Amino acid sequence: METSRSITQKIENEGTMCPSFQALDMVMDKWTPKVLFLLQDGPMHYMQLKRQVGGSTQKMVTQTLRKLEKEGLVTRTVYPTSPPTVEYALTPLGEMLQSAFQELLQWARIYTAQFQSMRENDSEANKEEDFHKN
Amino acid sequence: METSRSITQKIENEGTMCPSFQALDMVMDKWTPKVLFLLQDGPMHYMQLKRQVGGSTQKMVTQTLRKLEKEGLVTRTVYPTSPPTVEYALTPLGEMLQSAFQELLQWARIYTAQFQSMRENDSEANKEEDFHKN
DNA sequence: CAGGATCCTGGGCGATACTG
DNA sequence: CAGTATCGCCCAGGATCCTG
Repeated sequence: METSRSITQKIENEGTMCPSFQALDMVMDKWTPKVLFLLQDGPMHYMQLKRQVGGSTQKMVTQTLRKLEKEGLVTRTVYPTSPPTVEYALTPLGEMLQSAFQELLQWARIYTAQFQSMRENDSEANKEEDFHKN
Repeated sequence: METSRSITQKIENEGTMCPSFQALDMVMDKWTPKVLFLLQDGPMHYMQLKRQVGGSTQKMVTQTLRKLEKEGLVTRTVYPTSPPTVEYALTPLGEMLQSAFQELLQWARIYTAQFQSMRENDSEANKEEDFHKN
């Protein structure tokens, strides 16, 4: 280990040492997972995306898509039709990221299931509710 | 705002999307991945954690740990020694989450490698131009 | 050593209006 | 339809000081 270096402790090793976490931060914003998730089934128009992403605004959807495009994770294809049409699709790199997020999603389902069963165990343990299998 | 328009918003993956992404948002903050990553090799003291997480502050580390504890992803064990000692460790659920993040990390490494090779060898015929300056 | 309490700022994010 | 531009809120997150 290194000794105490400088008082200001400017962290330069973080920037150079862990580029993976940097890349991870790039992609950990609020809407990226949802956009990737929606695009996994194939290309989508902007409107479809905006509608199905749900709970977001036009600004955030566009911003997220632009960022993903710049990062090389989605492609943006403009069709010069009478009403402008833009299609977004995952790149191979984007598909890989989507797969990784899929793991997180899988965990989230398990986690949610755990806590739901925890909350409802004391009132009616054997309630005949619809247990959503996801 | 929920107007009459949003009723038509039928999300086919409704069951999977909403609660899962909520749980995902819970865990998508800045320092959670790094803390989980550090804890994967075994329990750690607060100080070790704070030091090795690098680039964060005491507040954020503590805050992240407290949140993870509340979510049932880490355990907090206090040893009543002469100087107080606190050990943090992953719960099984936390380990699962860590594994999921591992996938993201794996992707991040590939992603980083891609862009490094892109910069070294930018003779990419397929790419149009226009990479900066919009 | 572990972490609580505060103050403060940047920017993530939402809402609205306008364009081609 | 597919954005861009602008304003402003709000809070995640950083810095600093203090305690047991």
